[in-house]
Amino acid sequence: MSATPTSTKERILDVALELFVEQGYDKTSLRQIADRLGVTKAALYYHFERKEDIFLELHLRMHRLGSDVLDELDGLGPDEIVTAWPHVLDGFVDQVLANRDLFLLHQRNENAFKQIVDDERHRAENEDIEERFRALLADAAIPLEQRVRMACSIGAALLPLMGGDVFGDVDPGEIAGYAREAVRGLLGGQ
Amino acid sequence: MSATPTSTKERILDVALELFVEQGYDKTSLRQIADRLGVTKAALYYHFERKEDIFLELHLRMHRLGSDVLDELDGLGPDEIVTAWPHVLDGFVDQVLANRDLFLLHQRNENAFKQIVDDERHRAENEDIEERFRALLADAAIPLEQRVRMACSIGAALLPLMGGDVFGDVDPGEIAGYAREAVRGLLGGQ
DNA sequence: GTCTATATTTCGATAGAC
DNA sequence: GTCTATCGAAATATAGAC
Repeated sequence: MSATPTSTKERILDVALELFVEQGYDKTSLRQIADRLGVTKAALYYHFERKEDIFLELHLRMHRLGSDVLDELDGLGPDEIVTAWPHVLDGFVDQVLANRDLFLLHQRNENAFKQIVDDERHRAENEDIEERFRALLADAAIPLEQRVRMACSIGAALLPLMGGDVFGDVDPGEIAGYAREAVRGLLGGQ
Repeated sequence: MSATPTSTKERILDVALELFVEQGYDKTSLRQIADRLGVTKAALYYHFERKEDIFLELHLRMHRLGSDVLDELDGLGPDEIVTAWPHVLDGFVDQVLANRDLFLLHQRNENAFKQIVDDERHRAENEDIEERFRALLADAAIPLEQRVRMACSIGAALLPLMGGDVFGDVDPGEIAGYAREAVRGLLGGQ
């Protein structure tokens, strides 16, 4: 096992993710990131033009996760979406489990993300996942009751997995199992 | 109907709440608050010693709401808590509906709140609601499955009501109605 | 209670040597 | 690719007049 030769750029992103989750994007200075990494502030500017770009790069990681989930629903009709939803949610739980820090980053920095998404560069190239989610929940072809249930199921799946050690020292996988059951109860009971 | 003679302190809090929800606590400067209110920055310092204190005061408003909910469970045994939970959740939905801006404030500024809660003054006097919630979900006397369901139900109730106009131009009360049903499905199906 | 003016600090970002 | 040094902007907070 050779030491993983992670690129500096990657290491910056990892440290930034840590700090953004701990303290928030706004309260984290480039100096803190550089210090924890053992370099100087100026070095960061060789890899990223702006502080915002570090944040944006992390956002794109999450963006890719969300796209995978939503692609499953591409081209489906209203009824088929409702039918496929439980399976989609199950995949969603998997992704939250496997990428908890990324989801924490988003949950704890909602405002910072909102401002980045409303920005020039980003909006131009790729439409945002939140936008696609919105479109899904705004689709009048699906009965409102079903759409609200879909939204509820996301919240139900997300909250218990985001709390850290709220339930004491329990295996996250066990929590996820119970959460899946709960979500099935929510979606199953017509 | 006479114009409500709201005190300046109260008006500062209202304007601050607006801006903190729109832009986030960190990205909102005292200058912006003062401008929207039609006074100068220095005037704010007559009413609040620090910027943080404005935020703290808004946090306490929410704190009181949460305490009302949790007080219902005071002194109950594990089984009784589980039994009472659906009713608690129903009251919770009512409060979210009636105080959406306060809940939005918290949702969009999680990091800022975390730092304030970890602070001297605040921790000393009154234990935080989040702490009481944590204690509830960590209570080993309640089966883990039930506790996860409780957490899920909070997420399920919260998410659809926080999205703004995600569902199009629909009455929030109608959304809340469907959300209550969904939560019942989640909690009812053993 | 609100103002003008200013002190103080911190941060993002750049220039240029190595 | 990383460093030292510094600029310029913006923010919190204070002092003191009215």
